Amino acid sequence: MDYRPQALDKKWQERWTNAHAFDSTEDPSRPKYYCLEMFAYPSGHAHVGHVRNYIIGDVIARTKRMRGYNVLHPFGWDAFGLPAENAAIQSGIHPETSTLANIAHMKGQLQRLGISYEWRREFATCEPTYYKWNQWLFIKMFERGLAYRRRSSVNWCEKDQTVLANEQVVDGGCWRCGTPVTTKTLEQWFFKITQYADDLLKGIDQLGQWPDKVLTMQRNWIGRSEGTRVQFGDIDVFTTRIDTIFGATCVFVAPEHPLVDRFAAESKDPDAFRKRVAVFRTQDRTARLSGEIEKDGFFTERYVVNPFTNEPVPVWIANFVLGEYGTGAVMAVPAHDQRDFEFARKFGLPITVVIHPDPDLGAPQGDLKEAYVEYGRLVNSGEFTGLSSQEAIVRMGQWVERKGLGRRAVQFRLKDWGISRQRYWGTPIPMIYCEKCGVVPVPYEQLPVELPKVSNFTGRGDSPLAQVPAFVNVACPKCGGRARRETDTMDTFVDSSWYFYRFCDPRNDQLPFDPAKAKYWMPVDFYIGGVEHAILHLIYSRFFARVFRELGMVDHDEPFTHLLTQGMVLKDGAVMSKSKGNVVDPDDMLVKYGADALRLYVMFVAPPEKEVEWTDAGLEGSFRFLARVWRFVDQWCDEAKNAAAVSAAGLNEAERRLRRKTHDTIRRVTTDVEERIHLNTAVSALMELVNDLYAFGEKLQNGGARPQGYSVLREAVEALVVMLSPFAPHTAEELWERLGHTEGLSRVAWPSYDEQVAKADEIVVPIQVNGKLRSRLTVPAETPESEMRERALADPAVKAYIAGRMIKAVVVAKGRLVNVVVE
RNA sequence: GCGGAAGUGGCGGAACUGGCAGACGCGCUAGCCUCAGGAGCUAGUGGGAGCAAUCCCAUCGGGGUUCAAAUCCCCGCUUCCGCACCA
Repeated sequence: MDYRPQALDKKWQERWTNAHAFDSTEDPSRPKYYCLEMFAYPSGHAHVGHVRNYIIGDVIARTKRMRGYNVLHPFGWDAFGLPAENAAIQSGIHPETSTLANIAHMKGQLQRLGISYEWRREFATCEPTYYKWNQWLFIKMFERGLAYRRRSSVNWCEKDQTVLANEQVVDGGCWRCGTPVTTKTLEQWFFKITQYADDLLKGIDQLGQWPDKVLTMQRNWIGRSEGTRVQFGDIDVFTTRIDTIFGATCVFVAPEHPLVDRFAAESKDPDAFRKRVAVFRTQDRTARLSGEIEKDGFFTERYVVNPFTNEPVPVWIANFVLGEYGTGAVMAVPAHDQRDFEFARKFGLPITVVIHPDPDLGAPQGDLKEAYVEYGRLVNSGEFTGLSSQEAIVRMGQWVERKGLGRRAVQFRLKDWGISRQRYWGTPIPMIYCEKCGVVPVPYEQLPVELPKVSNFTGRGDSPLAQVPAFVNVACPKCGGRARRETDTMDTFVDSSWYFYRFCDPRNDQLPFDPAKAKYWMPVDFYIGGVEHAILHLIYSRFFARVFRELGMVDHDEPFTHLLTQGMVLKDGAVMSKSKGNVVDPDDMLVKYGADALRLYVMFVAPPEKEVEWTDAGLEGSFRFLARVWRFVDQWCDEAKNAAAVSAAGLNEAERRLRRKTHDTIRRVTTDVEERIHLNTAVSALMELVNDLYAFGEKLQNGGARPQGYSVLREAVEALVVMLSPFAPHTAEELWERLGHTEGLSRVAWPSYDEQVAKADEIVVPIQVNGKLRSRLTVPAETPESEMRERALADPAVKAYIAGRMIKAVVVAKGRLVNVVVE
């Protein structure tokens, strides 16, 4: 019977659905396992790069089920977002219509791949029953001061006509479309993620099963730095190098600094001053990032006193000082900071050396070529002269605090998360502005604030919701007077920051989720997704976990225990994308090879976290392997079905060998899938077993058949089919049935292995002379070291090499190798 | 500039705590089977020398540690990724 996978796919997918094979409920008697792939943005069609993620998760989920875990493996849709709305502007098709159609198509794709999702937990974030809880959370956060509104200069994308979070600005452009980002001032809602900056940083230490790369990226993003805040007159300066303060010959403030307006007003020519500031302010992010912008600045006509030297120093406005970081003002130490050095050179500011690499040399002579930025020993620094930088940082910090001139401080690069979006296709922010009462949250019992049906998408800069009077005009919940609703929607990253909690209890209409259910299922044990979410999604989710903890709804710190960032699938050396026209649609592959060959190939081609190049030839190879397994079982299933259970006694050499291979394969596949997550080598181990099975089958045919042999064969084939099932579930189920089993594979226990059987009783030990392989010795596995040594020295090949030379040492690595060291 | 990861046959990749480099697959070669094969089976396949047994060389380059290095350390090169005037 030929291997025809297409019919099997259909048959087993229907059976799984009818049997509710992947449904789960809380069951305290069993260990739980929450396996989650990042839910999908319904862009239209999933290509093989997208589905790699889901296949990896499915292999893990299916294995864990057979290993006895109560597995939660849900899926859903990150359904709000710009592309649907942008498409609506062009095509006139309402975002809801296109989104739901896309979801339907992609769901079908995943089902055709046989991913073992518990579809009854499915939801899309654009459903009012989901985004209601975004609003609920927003109000809870508002009540705790974690959501607040302020006028702020925001990143603005001209093309998408919306605000972007700092995290969404990539290389000075919009993360989505690449349009250079400009700035704009608007009233915006923010989430106070900075309140947890330290906690988010400390939590990283708990994330032992996350890739180092992601942890480093998060650490850098949070960007904690310890330093000192010092008053230079009325200007508050932040520095990490207070040890250089005697060399601070100037103070630089950012063009955005709050004191700048006063400086302008008090200057000789306020208009000219303001004009120059305006030039810097409009040198926006993009200009700053588009390579080396010339350092520029001007003198404010002001002086402040350096608290250490008591000397007046000039205050300059400098375009390279960032308004949003630290205090927006820095002390300039040209001798010990390269930027300050360049600036000082350009404008002729004094350069005073206060740190020296070698204290015995005294102050350096002549012109400096560049700033000396390393730590060293202090010179020309009053009572602190002679201290090391490290000592000075501590002592001078204490001095400043004692004198009341400042304090030691910690700064973070992380900024609060601006969540207002002037777009339609998102969660309405549940706030009302009353002329009398001010900002009033929508009462909980009125949630959700439903997104009204808008049919006209212009893409103009004002919020689309502002064009719907029935939505905007509302009575104030407090006083009943005239009021208007907030017309911005939330950043869609809000939706994805807590969806994994909702999966624990997706139909709850009283709360976002039942804390008891979350306590059972959370944290997510295994989380899989693209590395592009290393910062945004994963840091926001960690923030929300802390918010839920604050609300008393969860008691863990970190929501994701083990994170795997899967590599992308390339075609012709490039990332698959519609615009490049190099996408491979899984459905095309299914028609030709069936779901299992595709699944197996994607798992086999490389370790999950590596990038891979798609090749049709590789897929064919996987198909051939499955057909090979199919033919073997087809040929031997009657013998296997009727064979007695295997017993160790009375096996011949070939039988013992196959049995050893079986148990060793179980050992390898189990650790490869469960511990090392090397799914590619797990597949190779199965391939090796199949190769051995063919060799064994040949022996059976050539007169070696006997009942013990069939028993060993049965053990091997059954183990093979079970272990193959996470990778190729449809084929495995069918073969399992043909082997005489009526119970579906999802209920079958993973095979266990016997160490003793897996271990070879005879081993081949390489014999080296001076580290070079010269011979091999076949010995019983437990041969003692002394005997190994003797036998190695007695080996004829070895003898030839050591003849006439003095033996310096014989190293025996037990069970592994012997190395004879000679002169 | 700072930080992270990686560099192994013609290709994808293996090598678990330092212990036989190249498992497994793709591709290629030969043979068998077949009316036929883009099916299947068997064997071979890092480079070089040799009829052969066998020997020499080989994990980006150069040093080092070790009985033993793809693996550990130092210097350098290359590639990919992240951050980027963060004071």
